Amino acid sequence: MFRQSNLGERLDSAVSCLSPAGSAPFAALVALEQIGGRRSYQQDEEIYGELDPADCWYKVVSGTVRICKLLADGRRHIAEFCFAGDCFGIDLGRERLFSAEAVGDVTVMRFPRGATERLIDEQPELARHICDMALRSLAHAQSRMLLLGRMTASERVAHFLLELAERRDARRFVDVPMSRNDIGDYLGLTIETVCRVLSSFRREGTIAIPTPHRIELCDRDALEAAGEG
Amino acid sequence: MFRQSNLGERLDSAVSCLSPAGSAPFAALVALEQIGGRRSYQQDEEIYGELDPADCWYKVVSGTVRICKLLADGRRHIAEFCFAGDCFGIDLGRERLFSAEAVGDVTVMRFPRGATERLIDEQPELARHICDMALRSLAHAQSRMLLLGRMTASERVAHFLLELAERRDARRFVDVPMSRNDIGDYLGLTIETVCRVLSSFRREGTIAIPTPHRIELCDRDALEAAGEG
DNA sequence: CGCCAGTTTGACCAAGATCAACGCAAGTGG
DNA sequence: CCACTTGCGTTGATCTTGGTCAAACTGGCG
Repeated sequence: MFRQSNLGERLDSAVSCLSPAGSAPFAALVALEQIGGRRSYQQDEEIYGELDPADCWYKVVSGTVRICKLLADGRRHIAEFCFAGDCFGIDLGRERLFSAEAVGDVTVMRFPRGATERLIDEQPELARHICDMALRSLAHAQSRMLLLGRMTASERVAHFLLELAERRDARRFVDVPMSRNDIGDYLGLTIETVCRVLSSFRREGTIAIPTPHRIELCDRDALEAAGEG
Repeated sequence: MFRQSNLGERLDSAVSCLSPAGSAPFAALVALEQIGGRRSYQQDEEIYGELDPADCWYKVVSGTVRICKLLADGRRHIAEFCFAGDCFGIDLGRERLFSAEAVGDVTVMRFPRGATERLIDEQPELARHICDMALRSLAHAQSRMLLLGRMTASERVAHFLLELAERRDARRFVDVPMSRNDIGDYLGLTIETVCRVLSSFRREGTIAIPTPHRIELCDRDALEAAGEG
């Protein structure tokens, strides 16, 4: 849900939402890390489900988490993938609207909501940082709405690969922890369409696919052009 | 962008993001209202454009605003409609990523970013309220991603009508300030598809369309069923 | 009255979904 | 070690939804 958190190891990227870049409240962040508990989940294990009480939030230590929703007729939508350093599960309501599942094996930090609230009371600057995360997340959600509402299958897949490369700091070889099915449900496409587009990129020499979960970006310019130019 | 703002006349709906519902910082909000200036725009006038400096944010007093983006090849995407009471233009970056335009004649309050920042410094609880708005907005964005990624044309239009009715507190007659084109760009559909779906709802007796900008919800249950049941 | 912009409807088309088969690598059990 | 299974990924054939193109309709206005 929240990408590129400023809490913890990504302090450097802190940009306050409505204020000029200020100093991060280190003391509060250290305290935050201390109230969190570590937990691990196996492949496809549920971290929380829809309608579960939203009494805590999480930060990914290692692995990949998918935030998703299942419709009555079986259609599935993945709202977000969370990688190491990302926060998720910061919800307004009392209950979860989405579920969170481990894509592979995953380790997370779990922060109780109550303790976080008390910490915010002591360190009000924390609210600004959560605000910042929320606004950053919102900007990401908006570019995803554009993608889902107005882009073709090729554009979506190209964007996905470039986003993946950027978020995982990959220059040429991107590893793809999630299944083709997950990619489809993230991009609003079927698994077959995802495969076909990847194959067509491969035929054109834009990418290579040494294994299904490892993709080489051979021609980044072509990929960027395919992702709308 | 931000719906159902807690600032100003909607104080009653305040729910803090990570804290139990607390009392709103009235003094700060009153101060906020005082730093805002009123401005009016005519039909289709641009309030701000992409790449304009993001040096202020707005609150709709009356009328409807669309937040949108134009792609190079002419495709357009509408991220959000803002009605009276909604805030928009609270962005992280230095420049706008979307533009804001008046759907009809519009009056807004305009708040300079610098003054708001100073106010937040004095009244740190304000950050929590902005955080709350951002999280609420994020939840809305996520349900819109689900709609754009996984729902059929009929489901999208049904959802749209129900959302419009709810946000404008309409029981039976909903007025639709935006054009069919705007609706299409909001739902990721063409204008023709929007028309066709509306006509099919009309033929089935689910709705009536006395004028293109006024729709009667004749059978709410059928509409809710059409919006995924 | 005729023009104009927005809306509606129809005929046709294409992108992507669906259905089905096949490939391939990792287990599993004899 | 090898047959068999299983789960995912890939590819092909066909179909459907919604897009495209075009024409008719509507109400407001000079």
